[in-house]
Amino acid sequence: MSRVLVVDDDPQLLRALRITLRAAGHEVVTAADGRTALHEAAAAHPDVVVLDLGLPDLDGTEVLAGLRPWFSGPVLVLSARGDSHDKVAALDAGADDYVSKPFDMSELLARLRALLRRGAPEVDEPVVRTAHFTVDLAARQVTAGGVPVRLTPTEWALLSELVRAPGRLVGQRQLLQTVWGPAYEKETNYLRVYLAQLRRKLEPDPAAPRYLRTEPGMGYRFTP
Amino acid sequence: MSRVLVVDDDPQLLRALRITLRAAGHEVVTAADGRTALHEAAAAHPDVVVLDLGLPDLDGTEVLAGLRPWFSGPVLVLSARGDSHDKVAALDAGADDYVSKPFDMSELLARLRALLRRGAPEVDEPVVRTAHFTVDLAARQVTAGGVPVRLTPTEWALLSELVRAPGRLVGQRQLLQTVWGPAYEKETNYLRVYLAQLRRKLEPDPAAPRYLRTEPGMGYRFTP
DNA sequence: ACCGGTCTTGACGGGTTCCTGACGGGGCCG
DNA sequence: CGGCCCCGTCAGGAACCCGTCAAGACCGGT
Repeated sequence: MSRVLVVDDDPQLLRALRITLRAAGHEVVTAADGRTALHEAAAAHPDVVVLDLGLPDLDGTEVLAGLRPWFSGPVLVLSARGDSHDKVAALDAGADDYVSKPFDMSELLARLRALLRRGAPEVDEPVVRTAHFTVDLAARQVTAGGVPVRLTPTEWALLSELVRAPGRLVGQRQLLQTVWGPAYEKETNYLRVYLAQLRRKLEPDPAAPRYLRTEPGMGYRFTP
Repeated sequence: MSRVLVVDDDPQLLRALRITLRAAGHEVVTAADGRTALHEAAAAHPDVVVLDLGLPDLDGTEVLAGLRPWFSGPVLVLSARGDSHDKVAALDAGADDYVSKPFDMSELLARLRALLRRGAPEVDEPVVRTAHFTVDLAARQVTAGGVPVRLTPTEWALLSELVRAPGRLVGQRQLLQTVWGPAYEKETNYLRVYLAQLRRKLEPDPAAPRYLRTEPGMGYRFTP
């Protein structure tokens, strides 16, 4: 039916979840720490992620932050802490639901059903190609002419935001907000500087942009 | 920002929710029983519904059942009962989230943010075609004969306002207000200048407008 | 402490867009 | 027939936006 990635460091709970989810007709992939969670998410392309916040290596919110830039499906967060402050933080970090331990298994399944029902109609094609370069959203890698291109974190954030909406215009306010934060809405300088760098690295002729076009006064557009 | 329909029979809680939601930047519509809830939902077109299960006239699940066939936005259910059986029933009846009373207000707001972030799937067909040009509202792009047409921000704002109401007359006051702001209600000059530019870019014969027609003394009309 | 890479910030020239006023034509009404 | 209102057109200057460059701040690793 659908593929679920379960991330938890408790082997017993992991086992219980695996059995229950499989009985409910799901395909199950598991990870016991944050690093493998991110790796598995990129490799297995799950439809939904169940994420425990208490992991041995990374903080759960870090996993969430690593997931969100490219993973568009729902994320259900599990946590031993029922503090409402934690809930708000996790939800605002990109989680779609938050369940406190101990939880009722049938409720968890119902919440997963509710999340999957809203099913992402978005085709999860995490790799975008043009005649001159390729962007792999999941692997966070860009290649031009077969050669990998080095991008700084900011450059990547900007490019992925544009590439995720192929052909659509992305307003400068939206770009500034998602890449730098809501406080930088007016700093259109940044866009000019970083768009120039991206064009220098990706465009065949940076002076005459073909893929990263600018719409004066409105924003930028990636056209494949 | 977005419109929230709150359904609850407790006037005190209703008041608290109205104040808090409005402070968070939402537009709030309220209903105290199931019948008016269904009526308001149809009339006000809310983006999200907060629904208390304990209503005087109808059972909350009945309201949910009456809502779901046509309302595609998210529904967050409130309930005094924290029983997991109730939760499963409500979620499987079409609810997107379930919060037990008493609840923490900041958590409720965060859950609403999470639901709204998933954005309502736009049922509207955001692309308008004529024999000579095409307007894609979502991508913010206009093409004439397959070739993209460059529009300035003001031109686009004006065109999209007209195209959003195909065949209907749009008053000059409304155009001036939404494009330039409420202070420019009398500057009908602007409309003349920019309509001329749009016609020059889109009409096959700008001197004899076929799509962007003017209704003397009233406003303009886009006829596909 | 040094150093390389990255991010911020400021300034400048060239091009575009916006606003504004003026002019002429056409329809409506007295 | 004449006056008035409304609309379309044009052009010029001011304001704005973009691309570019370069220097300083910041940060992490050595």
